[in-house]
Amino acid sequence: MAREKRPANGGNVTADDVAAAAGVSRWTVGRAFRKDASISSKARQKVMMAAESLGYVPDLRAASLASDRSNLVALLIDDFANPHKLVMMERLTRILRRTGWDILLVNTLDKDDAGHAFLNANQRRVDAVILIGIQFDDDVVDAALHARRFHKLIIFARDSKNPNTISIAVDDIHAMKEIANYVHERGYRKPMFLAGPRTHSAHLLRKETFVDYWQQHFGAEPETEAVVAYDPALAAEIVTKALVGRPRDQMPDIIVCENDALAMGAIDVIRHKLGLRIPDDIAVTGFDDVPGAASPNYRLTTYRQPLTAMAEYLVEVLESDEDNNLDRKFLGTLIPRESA
Amino acid sequence: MAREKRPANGGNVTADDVAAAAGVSRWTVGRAFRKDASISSKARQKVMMAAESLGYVPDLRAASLASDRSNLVALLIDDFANPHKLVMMERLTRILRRTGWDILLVNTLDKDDAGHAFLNANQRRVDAVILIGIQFDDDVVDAALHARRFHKLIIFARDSKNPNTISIAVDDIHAMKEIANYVHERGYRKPMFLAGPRTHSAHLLRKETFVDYWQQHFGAEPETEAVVAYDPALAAEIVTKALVGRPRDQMPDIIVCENDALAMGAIDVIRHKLGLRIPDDIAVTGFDDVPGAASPNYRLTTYRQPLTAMAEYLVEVLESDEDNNLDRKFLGTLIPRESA
DNA sequence: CACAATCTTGCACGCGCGTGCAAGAGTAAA
DNA sequence: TTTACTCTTGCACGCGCGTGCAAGATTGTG
Repeated sequence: MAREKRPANGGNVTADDVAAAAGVSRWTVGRAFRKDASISSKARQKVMMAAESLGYVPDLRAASLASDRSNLVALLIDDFANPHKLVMMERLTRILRRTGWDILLVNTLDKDDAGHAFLNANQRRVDAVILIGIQFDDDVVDAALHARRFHKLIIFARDSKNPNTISIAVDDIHAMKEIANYVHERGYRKPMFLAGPRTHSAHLLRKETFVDYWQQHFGAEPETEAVVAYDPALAAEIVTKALVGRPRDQMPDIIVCENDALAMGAIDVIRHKLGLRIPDDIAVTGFDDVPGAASPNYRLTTYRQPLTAMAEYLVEVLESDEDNNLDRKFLGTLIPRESA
Repeated sequence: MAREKRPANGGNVTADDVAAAAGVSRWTVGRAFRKDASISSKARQKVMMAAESLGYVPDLRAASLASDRSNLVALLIDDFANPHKLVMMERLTRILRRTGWDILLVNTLDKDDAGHAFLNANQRRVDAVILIGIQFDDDVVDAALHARRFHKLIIFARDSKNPNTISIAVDDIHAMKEIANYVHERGYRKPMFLAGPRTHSAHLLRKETFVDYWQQHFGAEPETEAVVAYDPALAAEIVTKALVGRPRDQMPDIIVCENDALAMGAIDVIRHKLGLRIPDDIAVTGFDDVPGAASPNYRLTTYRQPLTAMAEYLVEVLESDEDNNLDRKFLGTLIPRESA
């Protein structure tokens, strides 16, 4: 266990040092670290031992510079109020790491600053940009596509109509029909839909699907409300405004929420502001199955997205040479609990 | 608005191209993009206009390679169950970005894989590594420090006794004394402390402080329980196991929790499993003031860390040339609500 | 107007590694 | 053993930019 036998070139071990120690050329060292390379097993072994003892680690900056592939993706997020984002991050970071991709985390909460986010991604020469936010409107996406140096713009867990974009998402239409049927089967007749913010390029189809489907199959058009962000506190406000003081016979019997964050805000209000019981007086459904949806406090009937499968497909997309028709929809699972 | 007037060298605009277009040398282009550089304002203006029209963006990989500063930090996290992490991420990403630092997000949930996380950081030649996880024990930190190529190992929002580490955290001792006094003043006499996991190198002093302080000032030693992760669901289990079936007169009158995640799990159980009222039967305090702590459902009395100040100090640390005595403690704020 | 001090600009060299090709080593068939 | 392959290895060149220095341009002072 020799310690600190770094060469004299400034404390940084390079492939040259390893090559010298292993008695091969620098290029053979490089090959030893690439899994596709053609190299004899003895050579690789010699290299690896030398590398180990010198503490050599390939410099990905230089590799990227020389090869024009960075194995880096930028993850742009503008929604830190929804705990589901944490779940998505966990899944994405784990699966991308496992397949050799690193993640640059970029906060785009400041909407006017989205340009800087892409600039950032460009400067690091990421191979792809992944959007898991919500406020990316057309302007932003267009600007991104115009100025981009990266190869792919992926919208994760959200639908996108922009043809230059790759959308990996749950099938909202299928999901909402399933929820609508469930709601109707359980005997609810006066649903209110609580929606999140609207954008053009990256969209959830949940509200439209639910409203249209309900009307076509079960009669009247459901009442709807919208929240400007997926924030339980904001959802609570909207629900309060909509329901406080309303006569009992005009109350909805269920609130169908675009996601769990909104649903949890709604439940809090129904219980603590309106003093009503869930689901007896008003039922609630969500979407995402966040941790916490299962807590005894919420017992939320919700819909789980297959995040692992989606993330794995994302890797496929990253590694694909195709350029179009990469969009994909996944089927999730309805999780019935006691809230509806 | 000329479109796509990229030069013929492969679609990539370099400083050379801009130099040619602006009628200056490549180095002047470089200077125009560095704020400390000495350059005439006319030259900078010429360069900037040329850069704009060509769509030039400096390549940070090359810059990093040449300068040996990457302006990149790795953010290692192994706790995705606690929504407070989302708040920390938001604050860190925003403030670091504003000061020119990019963030490599690394998931170290798989504990045996922490080595890979550092390898990762090394390969990208990050300038510093920031830990916001919890399970980093001595072995991991030591391994990191041994193999490291980065300059600084920062433990954020957590205390560290390792001298090779920089800890930026709230003053747990001060905080817990404040909480203990508050709890006592409000008339509670039989506190139970609900703690999170223990590690050696990165530690919270909350349990020790509370227990010792309570015993010294107010008499008996408080009962304690521990949870293996900051996960509300796990906290709920532990509290259930500890309290279900216990005679009423042996119940604690308050549960002081190491953080909000645990506190929220406790509240859920107290209300829905034990059927007791909060705070009348059992009160609860938390720590962090996560979004959701203020919801009508929890109304959690808690303690807010000054995350913005901490993140801003983190930037100072990153830009400092000092090597030691960079640790710093911050004072937070007790947020009294209705849960205690 | 001359000279020095200051500001601004240009350049050789190197950062560490990948690409594509050509030479060398090893192996199988004749 | 020879010939024709295949496998393995070495190398010139370039990726895009920063560092440190020296030459040139500019300004101020007497």
